[in-house]
Amino acid sequence: MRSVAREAGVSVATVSNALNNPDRVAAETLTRVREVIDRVGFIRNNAARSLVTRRSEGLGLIVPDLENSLFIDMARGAQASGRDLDLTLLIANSGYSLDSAREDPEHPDQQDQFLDYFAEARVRGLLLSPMRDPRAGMGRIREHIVPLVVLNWDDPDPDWCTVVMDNEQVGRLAIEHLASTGIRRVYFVCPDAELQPLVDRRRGVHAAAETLGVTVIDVPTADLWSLDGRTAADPIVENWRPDDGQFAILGATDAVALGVLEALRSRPHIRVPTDIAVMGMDDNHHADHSDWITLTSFDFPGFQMGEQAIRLLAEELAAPPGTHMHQRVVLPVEVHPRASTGPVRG
Amino acid sequence: MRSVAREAGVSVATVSNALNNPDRVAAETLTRVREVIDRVGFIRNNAARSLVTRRSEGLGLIVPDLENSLFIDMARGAQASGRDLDLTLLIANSGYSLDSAREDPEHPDQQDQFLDYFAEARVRGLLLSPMRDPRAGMGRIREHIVPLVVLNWDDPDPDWCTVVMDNEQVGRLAIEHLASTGIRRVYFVCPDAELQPLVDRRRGVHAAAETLGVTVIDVPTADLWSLDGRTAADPIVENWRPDDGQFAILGATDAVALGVLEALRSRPHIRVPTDIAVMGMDDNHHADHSDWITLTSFDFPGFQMGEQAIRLLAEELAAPPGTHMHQRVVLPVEVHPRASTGPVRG
DNA sequence: CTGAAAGCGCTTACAG
DNA sequence: CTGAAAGCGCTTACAG
Repeated sequence: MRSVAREAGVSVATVSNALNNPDRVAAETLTRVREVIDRVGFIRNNAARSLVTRRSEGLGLIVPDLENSLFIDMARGAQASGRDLDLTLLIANSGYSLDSAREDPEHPDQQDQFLDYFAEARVRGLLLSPMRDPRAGMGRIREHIVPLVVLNWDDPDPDWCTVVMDNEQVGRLAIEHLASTGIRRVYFVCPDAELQPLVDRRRGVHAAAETLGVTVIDVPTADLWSLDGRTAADPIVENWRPDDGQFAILGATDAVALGVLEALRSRPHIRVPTDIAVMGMDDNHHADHSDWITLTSFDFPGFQMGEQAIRLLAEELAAPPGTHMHQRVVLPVEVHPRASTGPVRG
Repeated sequence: MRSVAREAGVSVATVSNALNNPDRVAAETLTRVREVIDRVGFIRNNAARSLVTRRSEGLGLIVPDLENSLFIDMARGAQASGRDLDLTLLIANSGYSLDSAREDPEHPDQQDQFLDYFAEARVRGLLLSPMRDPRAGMGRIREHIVPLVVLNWDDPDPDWCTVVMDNEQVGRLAIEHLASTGIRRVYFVCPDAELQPLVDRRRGVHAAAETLGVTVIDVPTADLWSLDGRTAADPIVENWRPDDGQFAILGATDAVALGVLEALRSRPHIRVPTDIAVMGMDDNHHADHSDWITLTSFDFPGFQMGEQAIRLLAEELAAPPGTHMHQRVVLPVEVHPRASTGPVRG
């Protein structure tokens, strides 16, 4: 910047003004400065800039898993509606998995690392979608991360805005959909883990089953991938007999349900869905394509969650200090029927 | 930091050393400083830090489209193998689309905006996956972005490392797969756009068709989404007759092919794949699940592309100044057969 | 409209 | 082992 100033025959203050307050600079000075900037290829150093302005133009988004399209949709929604905020959306993948949670319960993901990073970078705001209680890693940084919007995680007493979908409804709607096709018996293949979304889905499943008189058999798995679904399904379908009557296998995630489908695919004497119907419980386009039968699951409001989160963040950004009230937005889900629970052609 | 120093009864230099060079600080001083840091919740300001160190701990990745799982896979591969680089991977979505390219040919995406951002942030390196010639927006920033690795884009004379897959091979393998099922006539539904991957696939399709004696009928579309596939397929299947003989409709992307499937789904008298086979040409898990028949397409090496890109970047980072030689890595693709081109159960 | 000066919060030789 | 001082590259009152 100093060399630009020298070259243009002005002071650095004037170069700075040409960049940030062009209206305070005489027209000819402005053109001269701009010409030099272009010619020498000057790129402002943002570290210096945000050191003095005490802010950056970055907006952080931390998602737990890029393999699940729910989180991709959040990112897309956030980006789409954040366009006019004039901030740069930086996406970070904390990479949560049950596996890593077992290996290293203290650090099951890189969430705290990214929280620190964004706090140190003094981003203008943060969108956080955690898979575990975010309070632990948040203590020190909370005051540097304002505003904060938490997605897909319900805190009993949050001091931030929240955008969630109703995972209990997911459980309820799954059972209602299966019951509506005449099914009265459901194997519920669900990891035996205390992840908040799973706990809620489980509760919804059992509540609806009670109401509708559907029998639910819990089949716990170690994790939430297709291998777990396959392992869980094998013993269930092993001794299947034509007079068993139709039943369903419900996977707590789409990946689990796809594993169930694999188990059935290798047993051509069992018809899907006539003998056994299969259903997943998320909206994960990114789970491997089934190579065989399309899977009934859900439409989740990931995109809208991203949009709403940006809306709340923009509101807090615009609110006069001390006036912002935290909000909690709950978005609805819908069943998306496909071939694995009924006929769908036409 | 000053208040930490005061509180601990030391100078700011000592606090800084406690953070960055703990071995230069006496053990008891260290514990005292750390205790204060924890107590007051001190978070270092990275802007100040990187202003003096002239570097940041950030690593940028710009992808053109979060809806395509190829780019998600790149990000996952980069993150997985970049873990031990001790950098923070920041993902940015430039949001390219043919649509926006038509609306505003000068700014079809936010690529230049993110390039500027990462240049101003002085990131330690950048991974860039462009959908259009990246040179335009790169002129000024090139010297600030070192190293740079470009993914999925072939420049004739790059001054950076390159990781690509062979899109011409994609075209060839598609035709070879269809021919191997006995098909001799292929409608090739492909946007009439000069996107580099499409140009290469087109070339491969025609080359293989010539070799194998397959007839290819080009069906240009406006864009590369399912709606375009549907629009293109309707007239083809409109007048279908049982004695037409088997043929295939090949979509330039999975989304296009899914649109073709929709057109066929509403015409139950046509059997898929017996009368008409359908195939897509990417590996896009994120295209909407087909609600009907699983789609034959490809396995793309997205994850490995991310891994290789990080490897090249790490090499350049580690190389003594002036010694690095840019490389070009080409990764292979594979056909992934599913129901839409043949029987797959079992 | 323009520029000299102070200062943002750190790190890094360097002297002690 | 510790601290005083300079300085990283900008922005922002403020004086002219």
